[in-house]
Amino acid sequence: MFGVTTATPSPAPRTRLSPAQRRTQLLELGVRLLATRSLDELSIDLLAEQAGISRGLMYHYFGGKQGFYEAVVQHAADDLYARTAPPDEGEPMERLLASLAGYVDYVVGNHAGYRSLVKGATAGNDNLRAIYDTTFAALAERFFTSDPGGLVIPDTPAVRLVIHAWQAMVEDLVLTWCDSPAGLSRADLLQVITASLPAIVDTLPG
Amino acid sequence: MFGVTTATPSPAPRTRLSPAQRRTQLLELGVRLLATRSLDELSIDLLAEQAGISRGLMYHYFGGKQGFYEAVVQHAADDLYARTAPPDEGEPMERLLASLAGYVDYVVGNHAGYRSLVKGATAGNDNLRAIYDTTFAALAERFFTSDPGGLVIPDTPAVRLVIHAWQAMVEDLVLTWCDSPAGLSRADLLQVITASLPAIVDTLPG
DNA sequence: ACATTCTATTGACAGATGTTCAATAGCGCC
DNA sequence: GGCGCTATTGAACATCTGTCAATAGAATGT
Repeated sequence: MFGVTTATPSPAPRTRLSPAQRRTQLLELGVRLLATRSLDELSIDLLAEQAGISRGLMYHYFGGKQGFYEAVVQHAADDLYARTAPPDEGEPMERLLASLAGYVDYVVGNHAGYRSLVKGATAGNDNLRAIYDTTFAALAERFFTSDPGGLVIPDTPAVRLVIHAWQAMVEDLVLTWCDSPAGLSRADLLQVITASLPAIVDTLPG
Repeated sequence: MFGVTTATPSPAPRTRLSPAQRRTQLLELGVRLLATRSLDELSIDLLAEQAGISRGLMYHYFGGKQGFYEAVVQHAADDLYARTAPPDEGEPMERLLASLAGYVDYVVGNHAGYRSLVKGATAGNDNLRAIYDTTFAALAERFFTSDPGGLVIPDTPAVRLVIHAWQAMVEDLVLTWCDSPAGLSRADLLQVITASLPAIVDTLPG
């Protein structure tokens, strides 16, 4: 009243959530904010302000900026893994193709966030790289376990090395395609992705 | 004397170098330090201490931490490009293979630094990504200009997209191979690299 | 209804790090 | 041997991360 309550929109009505609610709220906010910023371009101040909480609460939940970033990356990685789960039914090869299509659609639908988090994770500390490596290893595992013994792809160190490289290629391919499709349709893209895997494996000596 | 000149090894005898000398000294020191650290793990304090200069001089030469990092990445990129230059003589295909072998050897010989700077650059701001993109585009250009009209690889947007992805694959392949060769020799690695390029291009529709 | 307990949340403080700039001092030149 | 140019410094400043004892919302029991 009396015109002294200045432009401050809301005097911060302290809202008290359950730890799980607060945690997911902050993680999802983090995914959104980090889609257009790198980690060191995101200050705890901005994050806390956007979340409507104090800086201290961030440290209570995640221990620090680094811990927060790791939690965000892990959160997004789990999301990616779940959303690209192969369907329960169908031929083994069909299920793999469906999973790959799911991956493409996921990346295309979130290319800004996906690019930012993946690049940030691979450039980060040991924990971050471990999250990235584990997730990509889990995705690759589908090629070996989805059809035990029935796949044409043998499980050897050299093949695993090549599949890792193929995954890096697919990641780059989809992200670059988002920026400039180069006249290729989504079906064309999937065609290149699926056909290149055996093509690359075949280049191995022996 | 008199036991008061404490443990300080050298009271910093101010050495005055030419701007070019100082700049390259700092850049090479940066390449070395950043091979085992990420940018935000490297403080200006440490950098200045290792270089034997004051913090202020860093800002005089590079304007700030970010500018320094960009200069280091550009320096390393120029080095990479020069060291992988194809030989002046020989068959076009031979020269490309020699260039690829040069790339492999360069990465193997500096995998720590190469990995750190590449990941840091791709995760960085627009300037850093521009340096990375420009360098990789220049490397790719060799495939189109080294033998004008004589190569079996046509120059279309789709082909450029796929070659970009192939470059990402090669980068991952070599770096992963450094960590665990998976029973493959250097010759095997080069075999996979060279054979995979046409194999991938052939997966394009049409 | 009220008091009590539990804990999610805060705000002020301490420490570290990036950044600026006027002052300093090494080196070539006359 | 003095002078001027400029490479270099060091201290002050600004911003940000991280810490912790104090605070307050909500459930529980009486």
